[in-house]
Amino acid sequence: MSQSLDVLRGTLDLLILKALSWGPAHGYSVAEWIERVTGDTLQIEEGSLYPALHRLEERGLIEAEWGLSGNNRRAKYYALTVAGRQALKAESATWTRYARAVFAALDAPASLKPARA
Amino acid sequence: MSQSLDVLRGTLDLLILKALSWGPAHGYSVAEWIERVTGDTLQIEEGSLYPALHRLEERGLIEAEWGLSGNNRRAKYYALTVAGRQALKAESATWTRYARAVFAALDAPASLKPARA
DNA sequence: GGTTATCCCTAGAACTTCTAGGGAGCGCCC
DNA sequence: GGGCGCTCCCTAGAAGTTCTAGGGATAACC
Repeated sequence: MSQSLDVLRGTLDLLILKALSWGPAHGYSVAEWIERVTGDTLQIEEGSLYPALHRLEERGLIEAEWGLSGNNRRAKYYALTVAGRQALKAESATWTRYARAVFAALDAPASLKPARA
Repeated sequence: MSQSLDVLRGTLDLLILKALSWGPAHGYSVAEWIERVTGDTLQIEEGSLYPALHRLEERGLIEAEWGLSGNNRRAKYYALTVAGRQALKAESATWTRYARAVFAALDAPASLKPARA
């Protein structure tokens, strides 16, 4: 794993919420999921992942419960709260809007260039 | 103006480079351009803009020259260097790739959800 | 018994952006 | 000629996220 979300800060929380949208999952599997669905384009450091999970929990967007993973390991399962589901919806919309705005800027025609003035 | 790029960190440099891709422009007009082409979705604080310009200059991606604006004000005109033009191309490609990866994650079907294991 | 993979965690550095200021001059209007 | 708004530049410090670089423990496999 190496850095990659540095370029899109503030996106990790959103991706975590999305990963949990189908039901509880533990941190390690969330990271795996992100890497898998993005074709390894986005890679999550554990040093970024766990603090992010703790932040989300503290904000009341997810809830944790200790359990046992399929590999028979102690694992902390996180689940979306009601507020978390709302946040996913809201942040998803915000991100899409901002990302589209950046694309619009990158595709802007010369006719819209900054005023020479 | 209010915050908005907090959500897409690391994007400001890219947008500035893009703004200068048609020729020299001063800081204030770069910010105006970004807000205009994104339909006011992205708004740039001056406290973010000027440090970013100085960073880019220090990295050798842009060059500055004092001049006079169309409004007859003292203004610092920034121009892309050769390295800056390359950086624009590279960072633009990187951003596009990462943004597409996030969209892919947000659109991921349930069949790809994190392993319950 | 050693190795690999899974799973959790933290401290501190690095970096970008925002907040919250400050400053100066031009042009317009009364 | 005084005031006001807009243009244009800048900085210091706070806030926040991510990375680096560790540490730790156990299950499963050879």
